[in-house]
Parts: sequence; structure tokens; C-alpha cells
Amino acid sequence: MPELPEVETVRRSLTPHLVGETILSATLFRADICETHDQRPATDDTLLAHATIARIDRKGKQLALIATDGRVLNIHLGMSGQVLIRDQHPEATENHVHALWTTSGSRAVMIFKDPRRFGGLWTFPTIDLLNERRWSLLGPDALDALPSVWAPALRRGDRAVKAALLDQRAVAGVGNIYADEALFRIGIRPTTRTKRLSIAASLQLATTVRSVLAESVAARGSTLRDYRDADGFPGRQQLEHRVYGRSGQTCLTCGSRLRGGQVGQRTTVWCPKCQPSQTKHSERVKL
DNA sequence: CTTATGACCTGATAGC
DNA sequence: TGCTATCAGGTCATAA
Repeated sequence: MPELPEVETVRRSLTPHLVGETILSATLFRADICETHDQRPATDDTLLAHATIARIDRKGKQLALIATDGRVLNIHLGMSGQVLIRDQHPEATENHVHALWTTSGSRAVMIFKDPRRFGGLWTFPTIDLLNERRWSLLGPDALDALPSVWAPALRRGDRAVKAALLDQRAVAGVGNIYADEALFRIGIRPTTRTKRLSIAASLQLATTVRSVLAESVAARGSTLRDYRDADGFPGRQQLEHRVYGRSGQTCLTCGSRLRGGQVGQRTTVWCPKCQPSQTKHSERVKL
């Protein structure tokens, strides 16, 4: 569920509860969702027990709690993951709570909950190790980096442009929702081969992606089903979706019937008129 | 090297 | 009601 805007919203909502506070204890209920830098079993120490949180970083769809002593807790929410701040420990009947921390903050409990377990935790003794093992594998962050820096990566190779947008090594943070929304806004069909994208079109696309993500951050992300920020609040950007989840409905721009299909293994929706086929588009979107 | 495909999980929903 | 099938915001390993 969580793409860049949702993860950034979690980061921001988590910050007042954690930064400057101390982790008093850490408990891992499911060892297999956590990987340590040396493959040894996680301990409360590797999970930041007794650390003071200096800041929370994000790259793409990943978060990292950075302790003042250098320790790092890297969190990926996968498809269904949540990081939630609570006043109380969860009830014993609450499912899929895989890790829990108590903190010095006024709301004293943080949990990592992830029904599908596509997400996980990674622990490192230093930020350098986080970068070396994990974040250096990602492309530039789609929100923080200049579009001109990563636009060329959208033209590399020969594949559907949507697949390039979803490739976290090309640019980090774009997922299925915002890929479709950005392609609709700029008028490029998701199946367009990257070889057929002009330099100008790739720059326009990258710029549009960043705008779409920034607008969603401003709306605190999209809540389709279970996405919530750290305080449990939903986002409201789903009200602005133009194509995602609207296959078969009318295009809000031209009234055509929106098409749906699979592109790069992912459900994809586009407008056959506003997002013309490849040859037509290369004439249209060139600058 | 690149790109495509199935696998990994659980829960919600639709259809019979 | 209850069963089965399908689908979901993301990667990952393996095949071609």
C-alpha cells in the first residue's frame, strides 16, 4: 500500500513522538521479519533499546530511525505494513503485531504491524552500513532529487515506461498508484516503450511524477483500505485519483471510457484518448 | 547484461 | 451461511 507519500507521512507523523526521545525496550515477536547486519539474531540492543532517536530519514519507500550513537533501524512497510504509536500495549487478540517498542514519549508504545509480511526491519550499527547494504541500491529519491537527475533513467533500456517508473533503482518511491496518475497527467500511455521516449518527454514525466507525489504528501497520502499514519489517521489523496481504481469509468478530462489491463505485472488504468499510443505521443509530447 | 514471470503472504470481496 | 476464486499500495529470485 504505501508509496513515497504515505511513507513520508508516516515519517512526519512519527517524528514528534520519537525524535529526542529514548527507546526504553524493544521486543521482536517474529524473528523472520527482521534482518541484522551480520545475520545474527536481533536483540533488543540491535533494535535500538536504550538509544535516543536523533532523526528519521526516508529514501523512496523506506524509513530509517537514526540513533544518536549511530545505530539504525530500517523499516520497509511492504504492501500492508504500519508503524503505529499507541498509548497502550496492543490487546493479545490483535494479529500481526511483529515488533513493539516502549519509549520515553508521552504516548509510550510503538508497534510494527504487517499482515502480509512483505515488509520488514533491518538493523545496522552505523548509517554507512545502511547506505552500503540497502540505500545505495536505490535510485535517487523521487521527491528530494531534481527530476533532471533521474529523468535519463526513465529512458534506459527498452521496456514499458511504467515498468521504469516502478523500478526502484531508476527512481525511488514511485508505486502503482502514482505511476498511473503521473502518466495520465502528462498524457503518456503506460505501455510506451522507453526507447520511444524523447529526452524532453522523460524530463516532463519526471517533473510530473514529483508534482504528483508532492501533492499527495500535502494531502497526507492515499488511504484505499488499511493505510494509516503513525497516529492512525487516513490520508485524503484518494479523492483526487484520476485513473487509479477507475477502470471502465469515464475519463474526467475527456469522457472516454478508461481502459484497464496489466502492464509490468501490475494492474494499470489509462485513458485511450488523453494518453495516445506511442507513435502519436512522440509527435505530441516532444518539445 | 536486460527484461519478464512467478513466488512470497493474508484479508477483503465477489460470485455461486 | 459457506465455500472458492480473485485481487491488493511491493519486492525478490529465477528464467529466458
